[in-house]
Amino acid sequence: MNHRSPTILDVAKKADVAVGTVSRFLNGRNIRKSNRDRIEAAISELGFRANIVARAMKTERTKSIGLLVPVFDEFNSAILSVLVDELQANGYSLLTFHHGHQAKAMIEALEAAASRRIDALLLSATEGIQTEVERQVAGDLPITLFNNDLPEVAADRVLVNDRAGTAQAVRRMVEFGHERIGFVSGDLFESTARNRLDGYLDTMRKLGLPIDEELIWKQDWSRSNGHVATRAFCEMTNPPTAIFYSSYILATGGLEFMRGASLVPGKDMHVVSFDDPDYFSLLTPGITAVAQPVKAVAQSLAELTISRLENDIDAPRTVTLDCDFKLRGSLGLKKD
Amino acid sequence: MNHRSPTILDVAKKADVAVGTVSRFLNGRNIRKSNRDRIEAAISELGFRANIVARAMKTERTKSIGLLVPVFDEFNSAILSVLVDELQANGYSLLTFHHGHQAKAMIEALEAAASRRIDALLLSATEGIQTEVERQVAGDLPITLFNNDLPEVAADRVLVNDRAGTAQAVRRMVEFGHERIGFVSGDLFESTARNRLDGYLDTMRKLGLPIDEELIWKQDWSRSNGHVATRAFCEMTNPPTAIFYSSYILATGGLEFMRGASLVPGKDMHVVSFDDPDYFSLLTPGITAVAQPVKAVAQSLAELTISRLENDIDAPRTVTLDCDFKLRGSLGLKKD
DNA sequence: TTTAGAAGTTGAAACGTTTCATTTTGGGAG
DNA sequence: CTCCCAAAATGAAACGTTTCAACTTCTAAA
Repeated sequence: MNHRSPTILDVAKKADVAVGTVSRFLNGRNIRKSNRDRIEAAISELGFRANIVARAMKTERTKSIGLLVPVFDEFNSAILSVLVDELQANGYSLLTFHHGHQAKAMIEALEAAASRRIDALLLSATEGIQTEVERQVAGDLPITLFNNDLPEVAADRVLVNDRAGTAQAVRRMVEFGHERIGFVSGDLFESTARNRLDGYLDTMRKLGLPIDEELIWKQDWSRSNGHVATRAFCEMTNPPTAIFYSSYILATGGLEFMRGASLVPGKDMHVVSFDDPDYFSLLTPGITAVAQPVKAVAQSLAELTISRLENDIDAPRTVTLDCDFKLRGSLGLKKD
Repeated sequence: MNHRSPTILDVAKKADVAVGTVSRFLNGRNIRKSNRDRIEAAISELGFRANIVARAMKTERTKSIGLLVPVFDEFNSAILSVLVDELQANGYSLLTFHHGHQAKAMIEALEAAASRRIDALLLSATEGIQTEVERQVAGDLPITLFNNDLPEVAADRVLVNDRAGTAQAVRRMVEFGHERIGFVSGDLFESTARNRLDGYLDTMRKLGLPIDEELIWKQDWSRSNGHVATRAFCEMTNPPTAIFYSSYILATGGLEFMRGASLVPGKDMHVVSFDDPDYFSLLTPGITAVAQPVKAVAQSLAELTISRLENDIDAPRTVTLDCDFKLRGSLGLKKD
């Protein structure tokens, strides 16, 4: 209960050296052997632990990195986990924020993060806050964007090849005999949603299939939207034979509707989803999905950000990662 | 690009007052109207934003709180979300750490968290690190335990009534005609696992049912363990008619096995799980579960911790919350 | 108009590091 | 045994706040 924890000064006194020397030691620079020994002894005797806050004030680096995402869903939580490890290994800690897709909350969170004097920010945002992000970047906060791109922002990026991932899925759906394919989009303010839609449109065109505007449902990312869209599709006089969902949340809403309506995926309606949460493989049948390389995304985020911080890099870099197609029962057996 | 951001001193100069006055203003104390106006003008003109790090160094409060959990699964992510909001609303930020149930990682994370000079730590741990936790508490770090209790540690606690929750589930299972009930436990080093097991044993005894040691599977919390346990139970010559899983991870492993063996929950084997992740209600049939009050847990965590920090409370407090039983198809229809 | 007390202001000191110009040390070459 | 030089040590200044004792200004009662 000895109040006032020991400082570098106490250590210096006890080891009979100058504070500067202790500081050198703490920062791993060369020290005369005799001094090193005495300092080490003093440190363990006093139970000294360098005050990170004081250090941060002097060096202007807090060694903490912010993570701002819409919600901590399965996808972002997985990213969070990997990130914490990678950052910890490099002496950084992670501060978490979320914005629930709302511009106001996003700006507030951005403010809060910046005023914490974080060294960098990992950001999954929407275009609604483009200007605020630009302000922060200009204010010298390194930002690494992921999931959604914000055009024209000078930042590093870790993106997933949404377009190609969707294209591949659509191609497979067509191979399975589907021509009328419903598409449930996320919020088209987000590049992610736009790219997935483009992947669908491109592929349909390339394969010479007609594009029916009625089969393209454009709303937000919510589960209820997935639910409603699916109902609408299923109740059409000429319904699609398969539906592609732009995210697992949307697909979850869709499955919810089908379950309530006693429709069996892979039989009454064929289903493919972007994102591959754990539970897709537990459903009967399993849900066919475009799996994002979650771990690689998180690792790239850490790598890009840390290398920028430590090596004083200037040019913005972009990492693009490919998705993996997981064929499961919800796409059914190939129609001959 | 104006390097060196403005300080309180710049504001003071521009507003022609003393730094102390600006500080008073920033901390919401009374200020002469004329001064307030000039200070406000200066602040917005300069784009001044108080340096949280310098403040933290002086006040010895970082206004940041650590969260250390085993993994960021659906349960802990939900807690994280609510926490971030509650804390943010009170001016605190959240630093995240995880330990993967491993003592070594746990101690390292605890170290890392403490050396960040967090104001408090929210901790879901195992008894393996009891002494390390005691050391930190003695070192004056307020800790709020949740999920698992560590006996004898002087800390606040937010617990869930595991025993009663399990007891109720078992009672319901018996009402549904089950007498041979398999029990898949988590790691018995954790109070959570012990309490759930006790809830089962108590209830069986109270209802005058025999306890068959063969039906109690004691291992760790892993999904593979749930898988293996379920296989073992199903392959017994006299198998149980229902299985209770001590967590959704274990249940997930069990469902995985059943799916592979083409066993239908609620028909070939009846299933109840502690924890109620989103997807339980999407499966066919839905999985019957003991739902923890996730949101209330997170809110209590925030409330207890903040009130301790702001009001200088001494006696440790415990909040205990009740669970909710969600009856779904996996327990099947009542027999006869 | 005076005056006491409350309310507000002032500015130097302190928080615990790192930095850096200066000084000291030690070891090898001559 | 000197001398020189690189390596290491020194300690004061600085980082941007808050705090607090001393001082000034305001308000309202006499």
